[in-house]
Amino acid sequence: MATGTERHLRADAARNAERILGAAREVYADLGPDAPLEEIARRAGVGIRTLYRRFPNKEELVRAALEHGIAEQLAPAIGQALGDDDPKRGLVTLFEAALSMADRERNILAAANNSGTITAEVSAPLIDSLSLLTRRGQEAGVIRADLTPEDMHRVLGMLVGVLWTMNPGGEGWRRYVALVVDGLCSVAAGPLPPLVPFVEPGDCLI
Amino acid sequence: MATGTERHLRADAARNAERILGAAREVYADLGPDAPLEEIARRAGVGIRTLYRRFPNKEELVRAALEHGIAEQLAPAIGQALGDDDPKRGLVTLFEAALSMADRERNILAAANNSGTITAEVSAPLIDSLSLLTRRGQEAGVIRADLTPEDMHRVLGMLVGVLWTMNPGGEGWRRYVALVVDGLCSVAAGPLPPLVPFVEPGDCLI
DNA sequence: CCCCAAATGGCAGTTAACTGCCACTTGTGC
DNA sequence: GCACAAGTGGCAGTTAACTGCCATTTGGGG
Repeated sequence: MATGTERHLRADAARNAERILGAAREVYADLGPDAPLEEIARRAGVGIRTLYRRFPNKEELVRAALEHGIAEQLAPAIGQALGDDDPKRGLVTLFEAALSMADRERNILAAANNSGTITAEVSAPLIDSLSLLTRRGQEAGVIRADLTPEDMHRVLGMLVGVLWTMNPGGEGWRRYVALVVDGLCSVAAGPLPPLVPFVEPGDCLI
Repeated sequence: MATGTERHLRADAARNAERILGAAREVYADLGPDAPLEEIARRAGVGIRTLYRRFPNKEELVRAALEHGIAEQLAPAIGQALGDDDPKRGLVTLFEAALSMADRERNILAAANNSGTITAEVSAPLIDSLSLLTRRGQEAGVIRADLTPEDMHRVLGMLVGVLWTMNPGGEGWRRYVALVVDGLCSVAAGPLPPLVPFVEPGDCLI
């Protein structure tokens, strides 16, 4: 939930939002990524109209559902990664935790239009830790100095995309985490082409 | 078009299929990724039913439309890449041509459910060249020996995914091509985790 | 050049993502 | 403990992706 954005949601409304998120995770796990929103509303015990009032569209619901159960799932890995005295190993830990989680929640991810992009936008703590680990790695000289948090953000999104080429529950993605991290650690390589910022929310399309 | 699959399409039917593909590219370019299929049928001068008879669903249409105009757009770059005596530079050329093309056709790509995955499946010549360049690079010792064509295929898909975090028409993706290629070239790095095969068409979901 | 299989397109129907409208209920601040 | 704003849910309507049915047209092999 982007609770920060909404001011004072009435208690019952907040409870309903919680229920909807729980139902969403349940329904997507049970019925796959094409599960109808009506079913989610039904299981949450609310009307479809309430679901739409709380979450403007499917993509936002999915984003919220991800953020909902996932932040906690990731918390231990974040702790472990930040506690590691080898920054590169910490980075790999964090990427792997994120990918593993994304694979477990792949139905929810697949339900959004643009799974790769969405994942990257989810979970500020994840992104923050990623940034911190990157800075540490750079100070230790094991990560390329020209990488920014935004780069890591995008790299995570790219890695999530590779999940769609694999069966669920496997660990094939580890290979690509390793491959990409080796790129991130190529401190001797020449300078990278320029960084351009993320697309702004209102931009793009048409 | 997966012309190889269909046996003897009647002349007029084949002509219509061509028209539909042309109309699709036009319509997606004009109206964005949410353009209705009916509009495509209209511009092609066929009934919606005919469109669906030729292409079982939106995703197949999109895949075909991509393959349609794109193979030629890529042909020159493929030639240049294969002709380059520096295999790494050839590889970068090819990736960049593919990404540049994907960015130009981003509306069509975005119209499919799973743009990252689909791109990787499109255009056998592209994948073949990628494989060839990889082998050459490996023989020259500049590309990691443990990479397979399937890996390159997935890497391409990952790179396409990064487009969704950028405004169209930019060249920000060059940065990530360079970054990933540096990973591909980390010949001194430790061995990668195991490769697992692509998901089979019938697999996954639910 | 004729006949039949192949191809077509209109229409009605289904499902899902939304939206607006509106009467009804229910927290909560005063 | 009341009044009013906040929240709710049903219903009807829209748009788009499909599917089945079927009467009609047409290409091309014999």
